[in-house]
Amino acid sequence: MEIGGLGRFADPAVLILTSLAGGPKHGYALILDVAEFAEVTLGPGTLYGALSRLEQRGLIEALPAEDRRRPYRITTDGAAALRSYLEHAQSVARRGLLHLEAYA
Amino acid sequence: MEIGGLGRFADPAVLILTSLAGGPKHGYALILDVAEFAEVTLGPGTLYGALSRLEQRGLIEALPAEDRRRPYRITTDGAAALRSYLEHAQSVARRGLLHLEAYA
DNA sequence: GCGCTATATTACGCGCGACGATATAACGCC
DNA sequence: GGCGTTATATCGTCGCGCGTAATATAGCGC
Repeated sequence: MEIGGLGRFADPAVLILTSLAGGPKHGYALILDVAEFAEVTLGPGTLYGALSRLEQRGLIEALPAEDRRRPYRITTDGAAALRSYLEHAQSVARRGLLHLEAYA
Repeated sequence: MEIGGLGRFADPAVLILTSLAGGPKHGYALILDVAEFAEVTLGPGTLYGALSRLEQRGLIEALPAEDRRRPYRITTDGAAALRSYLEHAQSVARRGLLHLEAYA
C-alpha cells in the first residue's frame, strides 16, 4: 500500500456491483474485470466474502452454475442501491474536486 | 441502517478531507459540515478517531487551538491524496452509472 | 508427469468504524 | 440561580469486514 496516501476507492461491494452492472459474471471473472477497470486487485477472501454478504442482502443473486463457475447477477434492488450510492459519491466527489481547485 | 441498501458513500477519512478542502475546521464543525453536504452524521468516536489517523499519516495538520476548539487543516499531501482518490472514484462511478442505464 | 492458469473455499488477524458513556464550558430560560 | 441545551472533545469497547494466505481441484501445454 502506497505510503502516505488514501489508496484508491476500493470498497469491494461497490466494485463488484459496478462490474455486475455490466453483465453477470462468476467470481474469478470479477477479479479480472475489477482489476482492469478499477486497478484494484481483490483477493479471493475479500471477493467471495463480499459476494456472500451481497447475496444475503439480496443485492445480487446466484445463477445456475456452469462447470465449476458460480455466476452472479445484480438484482433490481442491487441496481437501485448501486445507483443511489454512486450518485451520492459523485456529488461528494464533485464538491471535493471543486474545493481542491483552490490548491493549485 | 436502511434495510437492504448499501448505505451512502461514507468513508470518514474522505468526508473529512473533503470538508477540510473547503477550509480549516475543528472537529465539531466538521461533524456539522459533513452532515450537511454528505447527509452522513459522524459520531464523535468515528470522527476523532479518523482525525488522529489522518494526522499521523500527514494528510492533515493541527492548528493552534482557540478556546476549546482544535482546528485542523488539510496538508499538501492530503490535498494530493484526496484529489487522486476522488478522480478515481469518479471514474468508477461514471462507469457504473453508464452500465446502469441499461436497467430502466 | 510438471507446472501454470482457472476457479473456489476456508481460517485468521486486525484495523477501523459504530456507538455509547463521560467531561466540561457557556448560554439561555423562567 | 439552578437547569436544560448546545458546543466541544476524549475514551472504551464491540464487531464487521477487509486483507492475506493456505488449501483444493480441474484443465491445458509440452
